[in-house]
Amino acid sequence: MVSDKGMKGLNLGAVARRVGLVPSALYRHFQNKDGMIDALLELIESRLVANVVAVRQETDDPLLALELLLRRHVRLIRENAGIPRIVFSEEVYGAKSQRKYRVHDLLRRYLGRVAEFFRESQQAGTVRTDLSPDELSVMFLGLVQPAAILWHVSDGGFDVTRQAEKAWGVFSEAIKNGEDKGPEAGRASPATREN
Amino acid sequence: MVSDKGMKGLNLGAVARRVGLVPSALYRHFQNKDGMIDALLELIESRLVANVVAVRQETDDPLLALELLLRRHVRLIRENAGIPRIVFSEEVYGAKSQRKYRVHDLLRRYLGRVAEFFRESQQAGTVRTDLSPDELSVMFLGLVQPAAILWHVSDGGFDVTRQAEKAWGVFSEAIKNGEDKGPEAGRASPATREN
Amino acid sequence: MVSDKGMKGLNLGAVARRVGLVPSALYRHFQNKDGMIDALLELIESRLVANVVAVRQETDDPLLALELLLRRHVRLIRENAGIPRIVFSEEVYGAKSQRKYRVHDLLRRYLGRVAEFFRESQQAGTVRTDLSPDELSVMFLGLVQPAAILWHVSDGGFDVTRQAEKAWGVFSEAIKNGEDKGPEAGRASPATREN
Amino acid sequence: MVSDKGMKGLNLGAVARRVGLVPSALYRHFQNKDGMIDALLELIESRLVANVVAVRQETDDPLLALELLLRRHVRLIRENAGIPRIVFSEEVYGAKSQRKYRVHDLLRRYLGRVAEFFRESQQAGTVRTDLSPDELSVMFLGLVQPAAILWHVSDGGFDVTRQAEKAWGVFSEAIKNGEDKGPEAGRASPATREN
DNA sequence: CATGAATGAGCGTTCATTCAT
DNA sequence: TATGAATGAACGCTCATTCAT
Repeated sequence: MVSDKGMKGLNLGAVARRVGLVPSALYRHFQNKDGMIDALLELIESRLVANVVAVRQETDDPLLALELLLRRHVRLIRENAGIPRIVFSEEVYGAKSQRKYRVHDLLRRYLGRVAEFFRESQQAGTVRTDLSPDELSVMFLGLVQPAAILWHVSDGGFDVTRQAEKAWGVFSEAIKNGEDKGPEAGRASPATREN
Repeated sequence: MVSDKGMKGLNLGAVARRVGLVPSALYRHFQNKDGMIDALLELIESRLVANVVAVRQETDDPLLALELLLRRHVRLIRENAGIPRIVFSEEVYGAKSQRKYRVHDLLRRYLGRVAEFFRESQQAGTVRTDLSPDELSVMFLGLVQPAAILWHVSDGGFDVTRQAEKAWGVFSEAIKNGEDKGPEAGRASPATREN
Repeated sequence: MVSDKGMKGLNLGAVARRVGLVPSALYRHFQNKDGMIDALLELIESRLVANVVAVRQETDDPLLALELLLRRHVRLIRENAGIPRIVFSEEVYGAKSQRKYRVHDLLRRYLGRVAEFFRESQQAGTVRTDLSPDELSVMFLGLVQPAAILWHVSDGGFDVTRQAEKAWGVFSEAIKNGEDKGPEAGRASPATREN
Repeated sequence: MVSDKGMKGLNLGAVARRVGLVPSALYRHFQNKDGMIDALLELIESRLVANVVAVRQETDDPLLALELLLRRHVRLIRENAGIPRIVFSEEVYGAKSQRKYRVHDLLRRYLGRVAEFFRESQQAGTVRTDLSPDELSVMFLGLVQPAAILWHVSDGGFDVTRQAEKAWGVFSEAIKNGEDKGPEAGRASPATREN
C-alpha cells in the first residue's frame, strides 16, 4: 500500500480498507495514526534486526556477514518497497521532532549493529583501522541507498542488486587490510574541516 | 520552508504567504500545485547542474572535479536542507508516476553528468575501467546520501562533511587505477546469484 | 466526572471506566445513553426530594424549613457540582423534547414541594397571600441559581453560601406578612403591558 | 438554531447551512469553532450592554431603569431563546477553563453595570444600604433566571414575563429604603458563614 | 494581475451502539 | 452478565482549487 501510493496512501481509510475494516475500527488497535506509524517503525526495525541476527548465524566471518547483510538488505527493500518510503517519509522523517528522533534512533541502532561487524573485522585484522566502525557503517549504507532510490523511481527498472554488489566489491576491496595502502589511506581529503 | 516543516509545509497558503501573495494569486504563476513542484524540481536541477558547471571551470582534472563536486553537493544540501526533502518526498517521489519519472530523469541527468567525469578519468587512465561510469556515478551519490539523512535526523548533529570526505577518501582510492588491483577488482562479490 | 469535564465527560466510555466496566457492558444496565441520563435525573430528583423530606423532619415551621432547604440546596450543589451541569445541559435541557419535558416535570415536582411550604406558611398566616405559592417557589429558586452559576464560572471563588443567605434575608423579609405592606404589594410593576 | 437544537445544533455544518455556506467556508470568517463561540459571546454581551445603555437613556431614575432593564432582559431571552443555552452550555460554561473565565468576565461585567444602578439608588437614598450593590445585582439576575428556564422547558408555556414582574415587585419593595425595616434587614440569616 | 469568498474532497478522530463469544 | 471487536454517523478542520470582482 505504502509502496503504491506513498505515505499519502497511508491514511486511515486506506489502511482500514486494506485490512477489511472501517477507519474507526483501527482505533481498537492503535491509539491514533502516530501509534500506527510507530508500530510500523518498530516492525521495520525488527526486520532490520532480524537480518543482522540471521547473517550472524550464517557465518562467523564478519566481512562475509556484511556482504550477506547487504544482500538481505537489498532483498528486504525489493520485497517491501514501502520501507524506505516510510522511513524517509514526511510523516516520520518530517517535522515532528519526536518522530524524527525515533528514526534517528532506529538508524543509529541499525548502524551500530553494522559497525559491530566492522569492529570485529578490524580486531581480526581483516579491515583497515584508520576508519572508525561508525564511519564504515555509514558508508555501508551508502552502498545500497542511492541504488534503491533509482530502483524505485525507475519502477524496478534499475538493477539494485547488481549495483549493490558492484559497490560492495569496490568498498570491500578498499577497506581490506593491505600493507601497501595503510599509510596514505587516512588522507581522506585535502583537509577542510568545516562542520 | 520545506526544510522546517517538510513537504506538508509546502502548501499553497504557506508558499503564498512567503512570497507576499494570497493563495489564489499563485495560480497566475503556476497552473496548479503540480506545476509549482515541477518548477521547484527544475530549480533544484539547475542548482545541481550549476555545481557541475562550476567544478568544470575550477579544474581540468576530472577526479579532482568529482571531489569538488562532492563538497559542493554537501554544501548545497547543508544550506538547502529542503532539497532532499523535496526530491525524496511523497509528492514527487511518491504516487503519481508522471512525477516519479520526472525525478527519475532528474537523477539520471545529474548522474549522467557525474558519470561523464568518471568516463574522462577512465579515458585519462586514472580510474579503473572494470566499472562502468554509470555504476561509479551511483556509488558517488552513495558517498553522501546516507550521511545527509543522518545529518537531518540528528538535527545537524552528524558531521556530514567529514563523513563525505572520509567516504571519498576510501572510494577514490579504490577506483584509482593501480597495477596491483586492476585484474581482480572486477570480482565484485564472491557469489553473484540474484536473490 | 460531570463536574470536571461537563456533560462531554459523560460518555459511555468514561462512565464505564468509572464503574470498572467496559462501555458495552453498560447496556446490560441501561437501554441506552438516554436511559442512563434518565436514571441520573431520577437520582438527582431523589436527592432534591430527600432534602425536602429532611427539612420536614427538622422543623414544623414551614418558613424555617425553606431556609433550611435553601441551605441544603446550596450544599447539594456545592458538593455535587455536576448537578446543575446535568440538569441544564444540552443533553437534557436541550434538543429532544421528550427529555425536556422530563426536566420540566422534575422541576415542577420540586417546585411543587417548595410551594407546599409557602402554602402552609400562608395558611399559618406568616406569609403574605397576594403571591401564589407557585410564584413564590420560582422566586425561591432564583435565590440561589445565579449565585450557583457565578460560583461555577469563578471556579468556586464566588461565595454562593453567603449570597444565598443574603438573598434569603431579603426575600423572607419581603414575603412575611406585615400589616403595612399587604395591600399594595400585589402591584407587581407600574405597567403590565407585555412587550 | 441554538434555540432549537441546543449547542449540539451549533456544529459547523448546521451553522454553515444556516448562513447558506459550506462548513469549510466558515473558516474565512472565524479561526475555528472556538472563535465562533467567542464571537457569539461578544454578540451576546453587546446585546446585554445595549439594554443597559438603552434604559439609561430612557430614564434617570436608577430603580426604574432596573425595572426597565429586567423587562428588556426578559424580552431579549424570549426573542433569543438561544442566549441562555449558549451562555450556560457545556461548550462555554463547560470544561475549558479559558472559556469559562470568558463567561465569568461577561457575567461580571454585566452584573457590574447592574450594580451601578443599585449604587446610584443607594446614593440617592432610595435603596437600603445594608446590601452591597454586587449582592443586589446577583439577586436581580435571580429574578428572571429560573423563570427563563421554566419558560424554556415548558416550551414557552410558562409566563416568564409575569413571573419576572411579580418577582421584581417583591424584590423592589424589599430593597426600598424604609424607616421601619432598616435595623433588622441586615440580619440576612442566622449566621453560618461556611464557604 | 491580485484578492476574498467560497467550494468540495478528504482526513483524523470520537462515540453511541451492536453483536458474537 | 461481561467483553472485545467492529460499525456508522458525525464532527472539526485543512487544503487545493475556482471564480467574480
